[in-house]
Amino acid sequence: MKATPRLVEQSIPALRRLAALAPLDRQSEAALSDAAMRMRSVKPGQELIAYGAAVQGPLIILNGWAARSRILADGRRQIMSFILPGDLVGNCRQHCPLSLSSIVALGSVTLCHAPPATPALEQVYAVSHALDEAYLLAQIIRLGRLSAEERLIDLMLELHDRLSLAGLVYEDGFAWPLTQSTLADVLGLTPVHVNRTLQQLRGRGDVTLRAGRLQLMDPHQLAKRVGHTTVRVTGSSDAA
Amino acid sequence: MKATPRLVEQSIPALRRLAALAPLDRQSEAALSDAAMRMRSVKPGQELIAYGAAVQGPLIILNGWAARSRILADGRRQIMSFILPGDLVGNCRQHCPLSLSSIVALGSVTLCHAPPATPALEQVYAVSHALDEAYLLAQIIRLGRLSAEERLIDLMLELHDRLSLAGLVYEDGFAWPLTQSTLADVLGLTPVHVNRTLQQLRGRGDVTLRAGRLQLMDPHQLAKRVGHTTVRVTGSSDAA
DNA sequence: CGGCACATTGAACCGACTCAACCTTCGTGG
DNA sequence: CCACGAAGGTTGAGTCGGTTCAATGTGCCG
Repeated sequence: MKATPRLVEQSIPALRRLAALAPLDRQSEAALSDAAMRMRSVKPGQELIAYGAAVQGPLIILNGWAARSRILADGRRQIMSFILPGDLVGNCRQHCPLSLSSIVALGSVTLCHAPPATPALEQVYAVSHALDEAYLLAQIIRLGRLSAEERLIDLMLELHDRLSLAGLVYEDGFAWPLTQSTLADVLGLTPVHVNRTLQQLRGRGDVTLRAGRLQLMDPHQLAKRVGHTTVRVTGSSDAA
Repeated sequence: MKATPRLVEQSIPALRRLAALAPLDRQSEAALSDAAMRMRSVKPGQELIAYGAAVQGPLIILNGWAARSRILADGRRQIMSFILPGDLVGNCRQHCPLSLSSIVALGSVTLCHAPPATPALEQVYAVSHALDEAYLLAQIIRLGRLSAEERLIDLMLELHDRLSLAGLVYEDGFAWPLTQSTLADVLGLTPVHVNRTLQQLRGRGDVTLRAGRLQLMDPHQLAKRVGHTTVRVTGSSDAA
C-alpha cells in the first residue's frame, strides 16, 4: 500500500491515517509533522467548535475522540458523527463561515491546525471529506432503518474500520471511551436501552467490553449479520 | 438581494435557485442557460445514478424531484435526501469516483450537465454543496431524535424553505409529488404510520394536502413547534 | 469515607409496527 | 363506455421494540 513508510507515520496514529488516504511526498509529510508539533490540548467535555461559531480553518485531530452534535431546545441531543484521530474538522471546500454543529471533546483531545494544502494534501483533504460524507450517509441508514442491535453492531464495525486506518486496532479490538449515554446520543436511543442491547451482544459472545476496550469477536460475521459494508478508500473514496 | 434579475433566472426555477446562492456574472449565467439548453429527460422511477456507479460530472436538476437513497439487502429502503430543482448531484470537491447512493427520479425529471466552474460558479457549487451537507445533518436529527409528527413537519418546512429558493412556493404552498410510501422511506417510518400522522396534521388544520399540492397553514408557528431552524444562505452557507 | 458519574435492573407504558382488509383513483384495453 | 387492474390511500386490531421512571449497584477520585 505504501512503499516507503517513514517514522512519523508509524508513530503517530493521526498521521498514519492521513498518509493512508493518499500518497504523501516528503514536503507534505514535513508540513504535517511540523503542524503536529504546534498542537493544542482540549479537556474532556470542552467544545472544539461551538455551534454557529465562525470556522477558523481546518483542524486535525491528533489524539482522542470528539463528537459532532446538535442539542435541541428541550435538551435532546443527537450526535451526527464521531471524530477520531487523523480526522479533520472544519474541512470545507471553501470558507464555510459558520459551524453547522458543535464539536465536543469526549475525552482529552489534542489537535493542530491543518497545514495549507500542497497538491498531495489537497488530495488527502478531499478524500477525508468524502469519507466524512460517507459516514454521514451510513449514520442516516442506521437511524432510519436499523434496529437497536443492528445500529450498535454497525457503529462498532464502522469505528473498527476507521480506527484501522490509523493503526489503532489490534486483534479486532480497540479503545472504547464511550459512555452508554453518549452511545445513546449517536444511535438515537435511550441510555437504558443501549445498556440492554449491549448486554445482549456481550451475552451472545459477539463482543467483549472491558476496561475501556472493545473487542469484536468476529467482525466479518457481524458485518454479514447487519449488512455492513466497509467504506473503501482504494485509489480514492467510495461507498458504504 | 439581486440587483439585476435577468430573464432566465426569472423563468427557470432551477436557475433561479442557483442565482440565489451567489451573485452570477453574465458569463456564468450564459454558461448555465446554455447548459440548460442541452437537457436530458428521465422517466419516473428511473435511476439518474446507480449505486456504486462511476460519477461522470456534476449534474443540475432542472425540473422534477429525485431521491438519494440506499436499499438494504432485505429490501428496506432509506432515502437520505430529496433532490429538488436547482440542486446539484455528483457535486464533489474532486473526482468522487463512485456514487455513495443511488439517485432515482420520483417523477419526470429533466437535468443537464453543470457547466465548468467559472469563479462565480465555483462559489455557487460550493454553497450548494454546503447546503447539501446541512440537509444531511438535519436529516440525522429528524431520524435520531424527532417523533413521527415532528419529523413530518420538519421535513415539510425544509422542503418549503428549499423550494422557496427556486421560487416554487406560493402562499406557503407547493407541489407535493410524494407518495406516502416514499415519505415513509425518508422519515424512517412505515407507510401506515405516515398515513396516520398525516391525518393528524390535516385534522388539526396544520396543513392542507390536496391534488398534489401541500399547503402549510402557519409555517412560523409550525417551525416553533418542532424547533425547526431555516438554513441560511446569506453571504454564504450556514446552519439549521 | 463520601460523593459523583456511570452502569444495571425491574415494571409499566406507549409510539410505531404488522398484518390484513378494503377503498379510491386513474389509466388502459376490450 | 364500461370492466379491469395497478397503485396509492385508509382503516382496524393486535403486537412489540424501545421508552419512562425510579431505584439500586459499582468504581473511582478527592
